[in-house]
Amino acid sequence: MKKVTLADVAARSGVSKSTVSQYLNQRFEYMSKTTKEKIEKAIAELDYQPNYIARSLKQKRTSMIGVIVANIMHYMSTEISRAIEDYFNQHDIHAIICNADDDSEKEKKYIEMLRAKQVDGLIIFPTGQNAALYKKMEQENYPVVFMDRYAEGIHIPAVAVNNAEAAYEAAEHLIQKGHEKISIITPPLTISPRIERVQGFKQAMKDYNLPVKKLSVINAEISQVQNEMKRLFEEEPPTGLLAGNDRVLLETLAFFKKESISIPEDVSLIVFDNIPFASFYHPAITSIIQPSYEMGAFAAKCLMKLMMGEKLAEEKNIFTCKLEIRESTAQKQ
Amino acid sequence: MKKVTLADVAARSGVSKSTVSQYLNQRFEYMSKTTKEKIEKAIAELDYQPNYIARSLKQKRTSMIGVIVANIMHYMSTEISRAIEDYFNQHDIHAIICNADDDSEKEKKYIEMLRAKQVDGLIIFPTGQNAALYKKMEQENYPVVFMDRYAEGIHIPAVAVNNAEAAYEAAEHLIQKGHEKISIITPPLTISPRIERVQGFKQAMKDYNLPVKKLSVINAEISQVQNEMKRLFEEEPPTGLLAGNDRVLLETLAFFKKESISIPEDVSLIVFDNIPFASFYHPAITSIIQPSYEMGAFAAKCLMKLMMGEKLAEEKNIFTCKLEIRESTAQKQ
DNA sequence: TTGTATGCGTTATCAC
DNA sequence: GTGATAACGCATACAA
Repeated sequence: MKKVTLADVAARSGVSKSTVSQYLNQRFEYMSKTTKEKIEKAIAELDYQPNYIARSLKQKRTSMIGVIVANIMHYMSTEISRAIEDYFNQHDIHAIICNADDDSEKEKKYIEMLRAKQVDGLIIFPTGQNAALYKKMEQENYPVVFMDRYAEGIHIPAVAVNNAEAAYEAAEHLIQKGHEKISIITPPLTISPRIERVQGFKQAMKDYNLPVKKLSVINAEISQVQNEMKRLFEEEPPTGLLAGNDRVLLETLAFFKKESISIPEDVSLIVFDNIPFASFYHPAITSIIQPSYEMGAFAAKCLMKLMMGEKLAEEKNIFTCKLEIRESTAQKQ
Repeated sequence: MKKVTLADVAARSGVSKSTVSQYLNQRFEYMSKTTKEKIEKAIAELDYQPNYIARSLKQKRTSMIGVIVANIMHYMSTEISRAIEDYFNQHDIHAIICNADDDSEKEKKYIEMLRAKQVDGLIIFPTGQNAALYKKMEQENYPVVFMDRYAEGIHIPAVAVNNAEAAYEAAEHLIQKGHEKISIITPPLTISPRIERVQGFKQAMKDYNLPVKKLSVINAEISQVQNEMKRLFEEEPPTGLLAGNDRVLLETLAFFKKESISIPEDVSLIVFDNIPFASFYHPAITSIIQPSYEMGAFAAKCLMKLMMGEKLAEEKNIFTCKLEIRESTAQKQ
């Protein structure tokens, strides 16, 4: 049960610790065949496993990076995380995923914990609420990449999408189908993508001379979405709806089911984010698709460069969304 | 940019390293108020952050555990992982989630990597293909809990569900609705839950004197599911269908959509696993619901006990599934 | 080609 | 109450 260490291997094979260490680090060049074999034999017999913790302490690298996801319940987060993991796996680097649960306190806790664990870099979906911490990392030149969102005044490289344009395009699509009463529903406007989406929506309405009423833009906690929708459909029933993300969509569908509202007969529906079942749904749901996997892979590559001490060319890296028109948006009757 | 260490704090506050260490470990009992304050001041001024790697090396504990998920694409995996994370978070232990992608080589690599990183314990959804490794951990008395599956001949505590009974109940439900031509579709029978589900299904058919034909049990890779379904519906169209898990369900729904097969008019459908959109789908899909969160929490608690050196009472801990009847199963016309 | 000595940043043991 | 000093398991500069 006692752990076998490099010293044990050295003793067993009759060489010094340094030689064994050389062996472990694949530096066989200046090592006699016989010593190499002796070491191999000892390792096999003892079933020796190197202790990465000790190595990390010495090398000042852990070969671990941290990913702090805003909310793991979003499908997009999962996709991005997978891309990041895939990339770093290829480089024998472990990605530790943490879920901040949209809570800036948790975010702070995780940033501090991961740094205490000496991770070599961080990819963060920032809540935006921890400016001082972000600033500190920026000043220390610690490798960080922001994902999906920016934080004002912080010069940390970010990967995001063209939210405003995408929302504009979605609204335009509804307008061109003859809809005039359109609403957008998002969670509270605490982070940049949501703000940009609402902006894009408003701009489209304005450009097409449609009024943006009070109930045209609804921002509510997920738990309140159904209540807000109830009010919306009682007071100003829209014929077109933009769901600001996947969780809003679930609430919307639940609400529609309860109230027997049909898509697209009663309402045309578009959702932000790619959701696995959107294309199988009855009807298939028109979606604004973000290139999540590519974004994750790109962010990973950026972080890797930072960790190698390189500078990045761009501070903001914007990917383009695609409006995938399916069956949930139809010509207004 | 240079890292500030405990030694720096000691120098700055004019006390010894040991005293600072005491402070960090909250052992103020035998410490004068003034030294305490001096240390506090120095830590604040230097913005000192302890290095957990160094601490771990000394303490031989990392306060990290590993979770090796069979396939993160299953919604159930996500739920279980969350439960595990939640539990360990409360104990200031970090859970590192790894995705074995149903690949025993990856599983092996992750087990070895996590142990090299000195994690204090492991929760594994075993592929079953690494018997030697499992055996070794068992013999070393290393804290491990299996999730969702067993491995024959390995005496490692496991948390799972009553798959056979649940499948039996599901089949029975269809039979009682008048269905006689029923099929079950699962991925290849490489792991215990799938085998048990098929067994339960066959048993129900037998008990009700219904024939189990060749096409009644289909086992296929996810990518082949649609092809196999095509054959099934051409040769022996069933009126009742059991989808073995969430990914099979997605393929099924895609196939149905393509072939304009309606649920429940043409086929009654039941799916294993709880899937977020199942209840919103048109029609809402009858599901065999596993208590994922409870299972994850329970496994976490078991692992914690093992890590504290306690013995576990039970080797197999079986949770009970619940058949939630919704709109996708109807009386046969 | 191999060995010795030292240090990474902590904690633990024991003096004082 | 506080401070030397020795570990923890490994890597590395330098000797031999």
